[in-house]
Amino acid sequence: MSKEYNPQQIEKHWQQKWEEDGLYRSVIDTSREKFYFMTMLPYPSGNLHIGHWYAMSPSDARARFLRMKGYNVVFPMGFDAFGLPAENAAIKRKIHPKEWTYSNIDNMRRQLRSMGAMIDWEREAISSDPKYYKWTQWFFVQFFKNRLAYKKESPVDFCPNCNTTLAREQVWGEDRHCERCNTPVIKKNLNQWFFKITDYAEELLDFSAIDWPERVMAMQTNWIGRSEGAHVVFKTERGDEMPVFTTRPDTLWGATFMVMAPEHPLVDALTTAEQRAEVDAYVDMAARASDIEREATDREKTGVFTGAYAINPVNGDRIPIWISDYVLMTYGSGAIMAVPSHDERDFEFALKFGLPIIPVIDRIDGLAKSFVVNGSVKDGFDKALSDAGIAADKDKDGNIRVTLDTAQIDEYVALVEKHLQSGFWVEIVGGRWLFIFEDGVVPFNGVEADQAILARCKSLEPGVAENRTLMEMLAGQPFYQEALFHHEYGAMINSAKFTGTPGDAAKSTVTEWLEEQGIGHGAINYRLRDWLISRQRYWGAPIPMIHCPECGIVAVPEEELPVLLPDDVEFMPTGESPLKLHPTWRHVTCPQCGGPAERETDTMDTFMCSSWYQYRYLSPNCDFYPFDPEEGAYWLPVDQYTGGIEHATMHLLYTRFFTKAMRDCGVFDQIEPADPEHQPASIFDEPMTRLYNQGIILGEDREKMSKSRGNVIDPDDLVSKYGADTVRAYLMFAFKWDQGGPWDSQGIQGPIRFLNDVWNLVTAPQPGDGGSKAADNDVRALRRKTHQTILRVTRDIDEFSFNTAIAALMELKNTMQDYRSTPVAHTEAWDEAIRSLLLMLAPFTPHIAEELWAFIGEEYSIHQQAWPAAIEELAEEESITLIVQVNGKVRDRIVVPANIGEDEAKTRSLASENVQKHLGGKAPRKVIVVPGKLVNIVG
RNA sequence: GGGGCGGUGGCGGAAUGGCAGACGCGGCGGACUUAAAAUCCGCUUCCUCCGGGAGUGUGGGUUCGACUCCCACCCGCCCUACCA
Repeated sequence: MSKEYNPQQIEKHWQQKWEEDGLYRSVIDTSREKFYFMTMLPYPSGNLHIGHWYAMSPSDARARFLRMKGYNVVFPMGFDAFGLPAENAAIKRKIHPKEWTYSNIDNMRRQLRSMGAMIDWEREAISSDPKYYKWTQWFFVQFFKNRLAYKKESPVDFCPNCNTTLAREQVWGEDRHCERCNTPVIKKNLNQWFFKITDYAEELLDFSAIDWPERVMAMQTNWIGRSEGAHVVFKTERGDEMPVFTTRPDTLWGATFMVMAPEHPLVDALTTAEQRAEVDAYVDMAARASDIEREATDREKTGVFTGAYAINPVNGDRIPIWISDYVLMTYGSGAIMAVPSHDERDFEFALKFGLPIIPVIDRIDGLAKSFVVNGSVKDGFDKALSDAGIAADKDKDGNIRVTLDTAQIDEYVALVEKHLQSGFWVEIVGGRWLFIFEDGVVPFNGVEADQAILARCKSLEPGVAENRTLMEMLAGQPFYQEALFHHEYGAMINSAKFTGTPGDAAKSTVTEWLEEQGIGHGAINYRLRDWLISRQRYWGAPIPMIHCPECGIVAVPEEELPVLLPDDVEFMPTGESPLKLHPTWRHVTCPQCGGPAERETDTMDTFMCSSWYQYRYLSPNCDFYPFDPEEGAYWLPVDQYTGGIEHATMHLLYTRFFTKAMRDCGVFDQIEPADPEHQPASIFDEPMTRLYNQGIILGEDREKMSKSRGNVIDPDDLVSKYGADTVRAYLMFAFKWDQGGPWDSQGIQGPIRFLNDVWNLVTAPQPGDGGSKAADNDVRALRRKTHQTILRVTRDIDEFSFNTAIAALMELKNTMQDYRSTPVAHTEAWDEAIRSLLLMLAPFTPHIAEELWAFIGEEYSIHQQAWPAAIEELAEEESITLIVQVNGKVRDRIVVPANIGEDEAKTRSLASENVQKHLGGKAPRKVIVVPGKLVNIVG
């Protein structure tokens, strides 16, 4: 062995040896408890970047730790090998996607090996292998047979320049442009394959069987977007049914118009001849507009009246039907009842287009306002107000601005009536809606009142002649701003017999009544859409379906799977799928009638491949089933999954759905749970029991790493410079794992020095005097530190706190360096410390640990040793520094035996000179003793 | 707008309600060296009249005692967004 620590040399050596010995081969062993540890598989882009290292090396450390703790751990790896970049490489550089992908995989395997992870390569799965995608296709067929896969026309992202549809992940940036040519994408209706993930919306909201981060569960919950409300059927005057979904059935009496999405199928039929030109122009405009234009929330509302009317089923009101792009065809029924008084978007729309806005829900805050125009009341009004205790002030023009409490309204009305000048009116808005005229008080309580009151106001005040609704008139007064609109759950008002229904009962009361009347029923709506599986792409798993002119859509028989991707294809610069252009591939005979038929040319979304890879890892060569049931019985489910948060609403949702769908298709029926006693019945409801998300490593400039910024850190460079162990140690030491942070090229010095120190500590001869006897105190102190460290490191790895675990090991090393030149270095305690240090280093820095383990003459391999056991008694402190506080401030520190009694601690603290000084001669009022920690004397 | 995460020295980060800043980087001083690197030793939150005082985004609260628990707010990052 050389004297210097040479990581390049020892790392290569041990990697080879481990591989030759099959050290990380994991096989079923029912005598041991299994642990399935999985980290998200990489896309074979060609290079392992620092983010992969950051994700994988701590996972590997924890997997190794569990292995040393006695678990039978499987830690597999694979490649998510289908996907667009391969195809782009083919178009740009004339390399076949297969060639590009597999040479990338070769390189990445080499890089993964350089990490020294405990990967069981015999379980490697590559999603673009026919032996893999045969089963991806098989799943598609199972889903099809179980009515979980269907084909329908749907609007998809489409690049008008490349003349092809784009997958969601191909649409880039804020402005939603095409990844390849930068053209903004548009929506286009195409016939596409979908999976019925929406059938599982409710079950996917239930996380009770899994221990996942709050954050991920929240994101999935929001993504699924469950809302409770009612399904209400409106009818057009012509008699068409126009169902709507609303979360606010209690506001039905305020529905003064309807709005349909421009793509709504009824638009054409409903549009009157008069409105035809305007409607057609608007529909065209909406179709051309990109999503980003349409969905910009801050954009002013646009819309067009169709000329048609619907009947509000609760009150028979005739209400106009409009179209506007703020209503989305993809959510609910694509049409809404608009309640402008209590929905912000409807409010904005109604104000702009002069549609009536009728309040039907009481304010919870009771806020009421009244703006009294200068000259509209007689002198003495302000005095009367202040006498009544009503808050009012005067603006610079002499107008009185009154803010009322609900309880004051009646009194206020009386005062106004008493003081009102002839030819004027005063209104109250918010808490109540009243217009006080000379001849009486008129409530603003419906569409008719709206127009009647407005007409009177116009006759009194020509300045409001332009206004189309009362609300428009009121909105012109800035003082009323926050009083006109609210969306709270207050009591119902202006709602016929339901007026007065309290807010907490309104929704359910109305819903029940709707059911009785047969015009609606309670309903739950989800934001989640079915999963679009189709990709008009070559480099993916072909969808195993056949279109027969006689039989319709027919699945490829299972025994004919896989449907192989043809190799001899030509890639068009437009990106159009080569499968469509292949001379022979798509022509087949129908498996049902034997007549001529055509293959589906769409391939599958790559998220499909990655939804079930945890099952394929179990037996990547299994040819009779997606996975060997025997392996499944032992290893499933995945006990720990690690990866990035960016997959929260995509991959992590898809794979949960997939497992549930597999269960319902009976895929797991073959499996006899290995241990029915200990495996819960729900093991096949969820794919991964526990999830942990690591953070992101930023560049040194604190920005996201990217080639264009030039701030990318290349792990290959680091490994050749410092060795894999150092890189692993640094990545685990420098950040909280779930937080991530900026790379610091100086910071890696810490782990470099640490590993060098460890190396020297073990290999260099101890300079200490072996002749004289070590002091018992020192020996006990070293053992104490050793066992304290074992306790800390064990707990820290358990909690994914890798940074503090390594800090603890550094402390142990520091302590050992202090004892190195003392006689302690020649004791059993020293050897124990060395062995413990190496064993605890093994998960983090597996190569140097193995090398030094061999150096001290221990048995190969360190990775097959048991995790060191801490002896609690040895870890206990003998003496402590007792903190003595006076009124919470530290006034003294006394070294005392750790087991000091309360009384003794109290006595010794009070004896302190400094304590007495700060007590200033007074007797303490109270003394708090925290055993083993501190004494707080309250003066 | 909604949801989530976070805010502690120059930096990364530690702290079962009990000494704030473990461990490390960087910096400063010293040793070794012709010199530099490496290495080793010491110091390193701020203010200070050297007694102490202040300090974990801000303001309150609970407590003998709060980075930690409660309330209100400010700032940053991430996700999501006309979802009826």
